[in-house]
Amino acid sequence: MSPPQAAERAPSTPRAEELPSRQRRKEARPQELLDAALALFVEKGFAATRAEEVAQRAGVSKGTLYLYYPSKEELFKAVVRQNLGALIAEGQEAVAQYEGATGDLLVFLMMTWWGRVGGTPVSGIHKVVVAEVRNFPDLAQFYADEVITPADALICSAIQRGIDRGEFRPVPLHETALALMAPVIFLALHHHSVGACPVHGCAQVDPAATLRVHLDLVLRGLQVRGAGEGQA
Amino acid sequence: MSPPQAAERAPSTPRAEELPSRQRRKEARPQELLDAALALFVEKGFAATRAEEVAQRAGVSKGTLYLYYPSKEELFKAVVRQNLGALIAEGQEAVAQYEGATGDLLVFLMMTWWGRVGGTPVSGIHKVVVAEVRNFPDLAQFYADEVITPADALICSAIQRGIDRGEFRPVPLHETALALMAPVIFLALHHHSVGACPVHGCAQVDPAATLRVHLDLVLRGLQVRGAGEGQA
Amino acid sequence: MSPPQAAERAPSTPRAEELPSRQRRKEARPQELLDAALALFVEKGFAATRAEEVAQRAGVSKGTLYLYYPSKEELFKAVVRQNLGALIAEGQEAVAQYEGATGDLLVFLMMTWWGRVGGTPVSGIHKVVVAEVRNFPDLAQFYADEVITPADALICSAIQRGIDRGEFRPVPLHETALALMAPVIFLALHHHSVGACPVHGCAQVDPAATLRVHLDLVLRGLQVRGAGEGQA
Amino acid sequence: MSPPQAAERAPSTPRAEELPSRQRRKEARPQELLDAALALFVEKGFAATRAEEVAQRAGVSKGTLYLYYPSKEELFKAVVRQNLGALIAEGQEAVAQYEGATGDLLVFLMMTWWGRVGGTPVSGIHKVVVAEVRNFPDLAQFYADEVITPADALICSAIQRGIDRGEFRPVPLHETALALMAPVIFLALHHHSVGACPVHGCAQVDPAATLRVHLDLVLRGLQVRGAGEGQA
DNA sequence: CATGAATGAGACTTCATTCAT
DNA sequence: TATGAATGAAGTCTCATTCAT
Repeated sequence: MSPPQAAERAPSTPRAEELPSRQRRKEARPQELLDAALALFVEKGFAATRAEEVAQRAGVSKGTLYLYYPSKEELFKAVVRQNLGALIAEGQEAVAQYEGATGDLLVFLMMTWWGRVGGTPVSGIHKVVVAEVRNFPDLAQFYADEVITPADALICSAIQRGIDRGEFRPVPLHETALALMAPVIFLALHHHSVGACPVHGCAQVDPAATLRVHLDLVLRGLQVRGAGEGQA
Repeated sequence: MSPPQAAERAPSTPRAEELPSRQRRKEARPQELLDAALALFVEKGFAATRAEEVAQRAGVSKGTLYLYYPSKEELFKAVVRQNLGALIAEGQEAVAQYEGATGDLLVFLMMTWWGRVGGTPVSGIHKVVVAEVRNFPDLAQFYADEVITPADALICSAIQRGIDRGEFRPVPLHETALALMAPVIFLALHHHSVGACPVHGCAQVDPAATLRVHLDLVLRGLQVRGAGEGQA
Repeated sequence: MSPPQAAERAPSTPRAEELPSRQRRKEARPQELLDAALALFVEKGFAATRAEEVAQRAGVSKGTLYLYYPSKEELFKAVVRQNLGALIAEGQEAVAQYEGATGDLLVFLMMTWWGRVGGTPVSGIHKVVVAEVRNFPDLAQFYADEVITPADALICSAIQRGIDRGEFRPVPLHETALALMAPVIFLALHHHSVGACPVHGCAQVDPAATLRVHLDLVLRGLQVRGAGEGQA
Repeated sequence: MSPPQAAERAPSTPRAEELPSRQRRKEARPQELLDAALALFVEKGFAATRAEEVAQRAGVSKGTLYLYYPSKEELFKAVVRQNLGALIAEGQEAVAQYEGATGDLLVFLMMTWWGRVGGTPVSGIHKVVVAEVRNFPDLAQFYADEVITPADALICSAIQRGIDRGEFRPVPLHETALALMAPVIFLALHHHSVGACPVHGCAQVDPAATLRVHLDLVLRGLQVRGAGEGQA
């Protein structure tokens, strides 16, 4: 509306020193698009997220989105793949290098995960996967390979370490791993669904406190001297 | 709700003497539509399920669906109400009348839930709610009021009973309830998402075994004499 | 909701002396349906009026309406025909039998028409015809034959009477008739459209006052000694 | 609004040198859509006109229409605004600047209106408003504010001018304005309803002649020296 | 490369009409 | 004869995707 800015809208006069070079922006595009898509898919789900919204949030036009991803479905899969791939790697070396008590290792893993991922949009990817795997069957295998199997292996190896070192009583590995992980995943899902809605008269969930109580319970339950054998 | 009608639920076994007169059909319609809607919402999600699909699966035309439910959203709410409303009430009765050890009560509640709901489409409602609740704000309040709050109260009352009777050590109620329920919810979510897809090379989840191990762990952790050291 | 009235709803127990006999009701049906349809067509227009509403207002079911009129279009035409047919007849004998001054005759005709028809739903038929003739071409001829032509003849004959008796100066008959009638029709249309809406800050139209002023103006304009010849 | 663009209004005469580039077309779209909508709304009414028809007549697809107007109702309001908004303003100017006899001013206003609007689709808006305003309550207010009130003010001010200058006898302003305008509106309504249908044996209405006679009558009726007797 | 105007398939919803009871 | 449950064509509006600029 005022004359000066007319020049800014013109696409042919970028000043060299302050605008990110065209090359830089181009390289950053895919990541920006994936980030925008992740946020929106987590918030609204796949179907309710419009392609144009993703583009807007990434600061590009609708057409540009389709320059990088040939369809909304492919964009969705790219989002899932990218975020799931990065998810597991973080924890794996921690187990390999850990020196202390196994109980502490588990506490460290869970707490670190919650702090680094649980409260962030990245954990929302679980919600999206849970909601949509059945509509995108090839994601199932991917999720199994990239998340379930390595996470299971990670936790199982930690539990095995505890048993081997005489810290834990012998327990079925997979089921115990599941019992350990379930509340973590649950908290992430809750955080991005009901937990994100303004609800009156419903006790808010405190993730850190819940994790602490959960670990306290389960670690006591893993102790070798835990007398009384539970009920079958 | 009362035993006799169990037979009516099976949609494929009309007895010869009761030809489906207009009147009979009208009475059965809501249930047939809710069943069809539940199955489809759980399989594909709310947004991806077309109203016409629901009608077709219930054996009626698109228009008939709208004779019974004024919109897809209201249909969804009716599904939630119908399937979860009665559920909580049953559990509350069970807790009130139970006579034995509290640990056994918890085992009973969990196992009954899995048998009655966990393996059925009803538990898939959790998946749908997790996926779509942020797009239906009033559903969030409804779900909090009708499901989360009473379920939490139910479990908390059972834990309190254990503490009062000296069976459990004192623990924070809500967090413990969450730690108890999380794996149950998690199993249901898994069952209706990744668990429903054919996946190779990934250990299948055995719900009953997992629940058993989970309860064993947690109940040991609740025991009064598990004095131990807690976590760092 | 209270027991006694259950009997009233039952269609099989009419008490002979107070309910209209089935025969009576059957005979009254078409008129009841036409009245209901007229009211609704005038209020909401043809397209926005639902067949079921008409039936409800007439106290019958949807199916019954179709027993008497094979389609909504035919119902509409019947409404127009019935109400237009009766409309003109009323005025015609008034002219034939009138004895007094012609100016008074015109005043009498207009005022009587407004009192008897203008303020009632019947005048709304004009609105409906104006709105829909182009979608129901065969009504155009009907309207021309049943309303325009006889109404024009009626007014023209009155004007001619005035000229013949030396009360009015010679004027073109048809155009003068139109100039006389237009405000009457206009008031009826207004009454059933904008005049029926709650509008703030817009002077309400007073039909009687407007008619009085209109007649005063036009009758002065018709006077033989009205000196000065107006502008062409 | 300014003379040069008059040539652009003709939709069928693109000059060879201005090929319809994307940009040019975008600029012309709103006008093309409004013209198409006006024609169809007047012909068939608001409810009976399908959004897709409007788009087709404007030479675009269904979706494009919704790019410019968010709903059929908003499209209708835009049609009313565009076509009637400027109209009143013109009349107000004409009254303010007029120098001659008030009777001539009224003749000028009416004749100009008929020439500029009465015989064109624009005057059909009255028909649509009369037919549908009760179904769109906010449109009623809009129409009252934008059309009825200013038009009434316009005519009243002209009559007042005549009274002030001793040309007219004192008359009630609003009622006289209505009596003046009613035949004009009536002619427009007729022109777009019965007048648009092929009818046999019914005297055709000659708008110009009718207006001339109407004005002649009323202006005589307004003259100060027509002392006469009024009506009983 | 990037844009955003344009498209048209498809979703939800309404309602005139039919027909078994 | 009267009912009202059922149907399905049709309408409004959305949005993923394309393509001229």
